[in-house]
Amino acid sequence: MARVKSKNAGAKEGFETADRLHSAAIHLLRRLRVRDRESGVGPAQLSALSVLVFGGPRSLGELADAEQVRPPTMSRIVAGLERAGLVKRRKTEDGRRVRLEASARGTKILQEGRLRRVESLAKALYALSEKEQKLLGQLVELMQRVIRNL
Amino acid sequence: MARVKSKNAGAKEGFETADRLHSAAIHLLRRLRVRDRESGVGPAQLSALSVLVFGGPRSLGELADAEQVRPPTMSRIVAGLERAGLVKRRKTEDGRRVRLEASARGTKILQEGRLRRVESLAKALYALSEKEQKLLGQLVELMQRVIRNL
DNA sequence: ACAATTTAGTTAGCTATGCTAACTAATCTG
DNA sequence: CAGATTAGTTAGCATAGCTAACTAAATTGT
Repeated sequence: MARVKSKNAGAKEGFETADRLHSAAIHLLRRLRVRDRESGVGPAQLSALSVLVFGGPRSLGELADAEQVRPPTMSRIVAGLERAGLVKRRKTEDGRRVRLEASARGTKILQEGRLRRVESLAKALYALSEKEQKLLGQLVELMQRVIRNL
Repeated sequence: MARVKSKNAGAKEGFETADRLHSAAIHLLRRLRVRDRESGVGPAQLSALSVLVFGGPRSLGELADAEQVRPPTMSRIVAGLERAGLVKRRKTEDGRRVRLEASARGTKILQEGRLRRVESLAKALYALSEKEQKLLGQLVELMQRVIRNL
């Protein structure tokens, strides 16, 4: 039965799973947002900074793409990061483009912030059995694959 | 070995899992945000509305708690929802409290918006095997437990 | 009973983030 | 080298987050 109607059955289940995954992601981040604020750096700035720290230097447009944000938005986010001394702006051969890179202080701030944010999440994880933690690790990979399909 | 040093080993792994889960949640929502905008209702409004639709009527303070937001923030979110005719405000015995409930139109708009948002995610899910989809369902349950521990 | 306190929401004012439209400056193309 | 394209910025708008300070209602303590 399940096999015969697998497409429809899968669609309904898939939709429900998608819905719950979406909701869980929202609530997860909402909880972690509290720790985010301790850094004094806004969430969008923190996220953009992390692209530069972990993904290396790149142009403003590339950063905007990576962050799924419009250029003017990224322009302002970067302005804030520069003002805070967390990002440096360098010239390139192409006079229109800029090369953005995290400063030493930016890298430090980011890692501390990241630590704080993930800390509470990691603590919550320890309440799970070792087996469940392993399972969760595997399932995060699954989630990453789903995201790539988006 | 793993048993003997389970606390430290678990801590390191747990931290990495937490980090990846955090990152996955961010990227998941960033992708879905695009569909969110189609509804014409902001994400905070949509999220608050969904609490009223699926969780039933409640006071402004309760809604603020549910959404992990301060009362003034929720006050403005609700003002927007009222302006759009998606939420009704009723008096209660306690003259200080208000009873907020989704209007028929609010319920309709929410369900349509929710449909749109989850649609792309559900599509990405179908790329997974049936077995993996089941597994992902378990992930969400685990994730929900982790969130409750936060 | 009524003054003081507590509780629920709102208002005001700040910052950060998202957008589009319109601009400047640099590069590329025909 | 004139016109088109590309990279980024500026201006102006809306939403969403916060704290501080306010109003109004209910509760408490004497």
